Amino acid sequence: MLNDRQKEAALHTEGPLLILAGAGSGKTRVITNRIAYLIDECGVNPWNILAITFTNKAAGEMRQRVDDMVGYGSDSIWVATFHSTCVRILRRYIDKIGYDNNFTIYDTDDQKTVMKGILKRLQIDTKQMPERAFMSAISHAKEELITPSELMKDAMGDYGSAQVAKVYAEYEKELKKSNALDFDDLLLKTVELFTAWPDILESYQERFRYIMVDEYQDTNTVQFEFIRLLASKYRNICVVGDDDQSIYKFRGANIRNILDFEKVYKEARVIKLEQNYRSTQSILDAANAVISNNRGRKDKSLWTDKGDGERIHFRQCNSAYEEAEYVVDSIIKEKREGKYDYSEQAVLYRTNAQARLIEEQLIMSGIPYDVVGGVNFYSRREIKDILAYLKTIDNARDDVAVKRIINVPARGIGATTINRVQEYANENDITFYEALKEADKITSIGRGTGKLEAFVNMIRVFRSKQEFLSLEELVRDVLDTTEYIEKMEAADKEDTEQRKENIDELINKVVAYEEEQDNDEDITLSGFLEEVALVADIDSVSADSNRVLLMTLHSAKGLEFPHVYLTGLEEGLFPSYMSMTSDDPSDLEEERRLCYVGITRAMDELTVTCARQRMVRGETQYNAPSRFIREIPSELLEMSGSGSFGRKSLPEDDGYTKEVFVRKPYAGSVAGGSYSGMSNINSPAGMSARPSAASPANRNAYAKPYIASANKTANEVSVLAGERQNTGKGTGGIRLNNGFVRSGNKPAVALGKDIGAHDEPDYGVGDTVRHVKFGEGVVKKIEKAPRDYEVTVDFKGFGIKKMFAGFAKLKKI
DNA sequence: CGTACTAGTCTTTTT
DNA sequence: GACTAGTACG
Repeated sequence: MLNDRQKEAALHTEGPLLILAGAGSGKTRVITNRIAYLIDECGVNPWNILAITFTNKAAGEMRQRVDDMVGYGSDSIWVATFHSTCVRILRRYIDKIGYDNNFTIYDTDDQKTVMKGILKRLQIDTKQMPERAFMSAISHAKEELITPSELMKDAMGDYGSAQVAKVYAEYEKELKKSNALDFDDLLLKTVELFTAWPDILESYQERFRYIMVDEYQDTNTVQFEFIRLLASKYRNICVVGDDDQSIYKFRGANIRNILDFEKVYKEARVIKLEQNYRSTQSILDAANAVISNNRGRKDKSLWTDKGDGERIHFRQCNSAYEEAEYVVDSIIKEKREGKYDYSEQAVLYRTNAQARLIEEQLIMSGIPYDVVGGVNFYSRREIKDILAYLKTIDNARDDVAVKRIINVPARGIGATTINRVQEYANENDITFYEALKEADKITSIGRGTGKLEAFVNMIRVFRSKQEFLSLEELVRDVLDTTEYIEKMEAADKEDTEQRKENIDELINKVVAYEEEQDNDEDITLSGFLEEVALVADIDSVSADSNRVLLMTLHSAKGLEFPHVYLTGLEEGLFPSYMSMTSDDPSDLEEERRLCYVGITRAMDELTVTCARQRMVRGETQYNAPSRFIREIPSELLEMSGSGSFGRKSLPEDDGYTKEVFVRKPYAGSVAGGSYSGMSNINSPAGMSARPSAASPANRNAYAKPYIASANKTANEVSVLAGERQNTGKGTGGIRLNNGFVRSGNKPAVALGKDIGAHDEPDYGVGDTVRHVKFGEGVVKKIEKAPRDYEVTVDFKGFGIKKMFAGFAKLKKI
């Protein structure tokens, strides 16, 4: 059943329509109903409908629901992601703009390889400007439909920008030679194709008379343009989105696409869906309160008739380790009490790295879980190797693939030989593989020729076998012929087993792909490679196993769970340090939207946690609770009592969790002033960063989370929380530091690593030691901590400090 | 030519 | 802390 607003949206079929769909407002229901209505009531041919999403998962779900509802003819509706839609179009027509139709798709790694080669060739110093800077500049140019020559013009002689433009041009040339497209190209080349060949565009305009775009707030300029072109004839475009959930700016998403929709499509109808069917009122109130701190948004406010529900649980833990314990204990408790099953609980975090501690805790407790994302399956070495074979078989112009495997497994073709071949290829303006075929003509190689010929021959054989082998057989044949696994075993690395499992998994995926296709002609090597290139982490998540899900907030968009744990809500982590120090205040607003997304994933219960201390990239950070927590009205929050989950109670009463909220609220401006409210919070970070460290250029210096430098190399800057106590003037620091500092170290059990990673200190209780910063002091106590020793020292003039021996580098005198 | 080690970097988020 | 790219060695 649809509510009035939803109905209105579903029934508006002609002309542009913007559906502003708040989180959990049933937008998928609206879209599917709309499609059903178009087909069943308006007599629209399913063939004329296009529905675009961002992930395969979303596309799959939409397809499923449309199938359920429409029945006959639903499979001729085109439901796909932006990228796969473009690939399908390009596979058919890209030859019109000078590529082969069997082009390869380059992922980020491949791009990087190409980029490296170019920078080396152009002798650009990557210390000045690293390759990723070029890559992101080029990517953004492509997103904005800017060509290399336009970029050069825009540079107006500026050296750096001109350099980028030059590299961009080279990069384009290189990809074209390799008959490869990167992710951005998929969109860009389609738009180019449409622009260059109006008749092709028109055929698609005729086909897609009714267009729907989901998550419209995440579209970037090329995507906008792609849709605009397709829709410009019939103007039956329906976009669904929520400006408050725009979280992909870093990838070029332009929130103006949704905010200005009515300006571009003047006759557009706008419908707001504000009734939420997912969450309790408390959760919505919290979400509304947080997001209301953003400017530049379409005003809306979610409501529900579901009732208030429980308050939001909040817990400030002493360390990230305890945070993980707390969350996992709660998961166990919920399960034990029969409240929520594992699959009904999800742990969300800002950065992938945060998953590790939670994971370890789950392992120790024997709880089934899945981590979404992290290191992509397809970017593992053995997988990339095998895929490179397949790519080479499929498109030997793919230089990156050919070069990847020419000597993997090792067959005695070294760097010198490869360079010679490349030089030959450059001189004759042919691809690397073509040069290999002419190995006998490359005079400089000498004895290596035979090996190169053998390689080319091997590829040829694979290619001819491909005619009569299934994909699975082909992969197995590649493995057998190259003795890939045997050579890997011979090298006897500790991770051989894992890699073998990964290879098996790849074969499973090949088989699954073959089974997926309706008829055998659809099974192609390019098809498989393409599918592999366009998967997102979230795509493989299935709901049917009873496991706790761990994922980033970004991955969580579009999902819902009865109990959501929002972890790591700390200044410097979430909002991220980058966004806090950015010159552009909208970066912080994006973080806030991300927080909004996180809160609105929860259906019934929401637990929000933060830690006073955590390890980030080998450094111990002391972060204040996130401003986002303070933006939630305190009456919606429930502080959980300390140690309420039994076995690990805190060494000291956690009374100041509450203090966070009796302090004056966050008083600063988002735009970059100080936020003095912060400094009252009970954490060393809140006690303000060292004024001396505040460079005048950085007006946000006070906003920086204090990072205790545990960096082993820069040991003159010291290390510990102890240092913090002295520069701060509040009362919190000492307490925080008072004995219950637990580092983010992994528990040895979980990873099977040796506990005694650090040597025992060469000093003992009573000895006098020297610290780089505090000078001389007397050792009072030495305690064993996970993987280190915690040493208590009484320094002259600085008082008693606790520190980790491994970091503090105390010298006995 | 292949390897073992070291130094440096890092992503915050991903189709 | 973890990973990777680069270099020194055999």
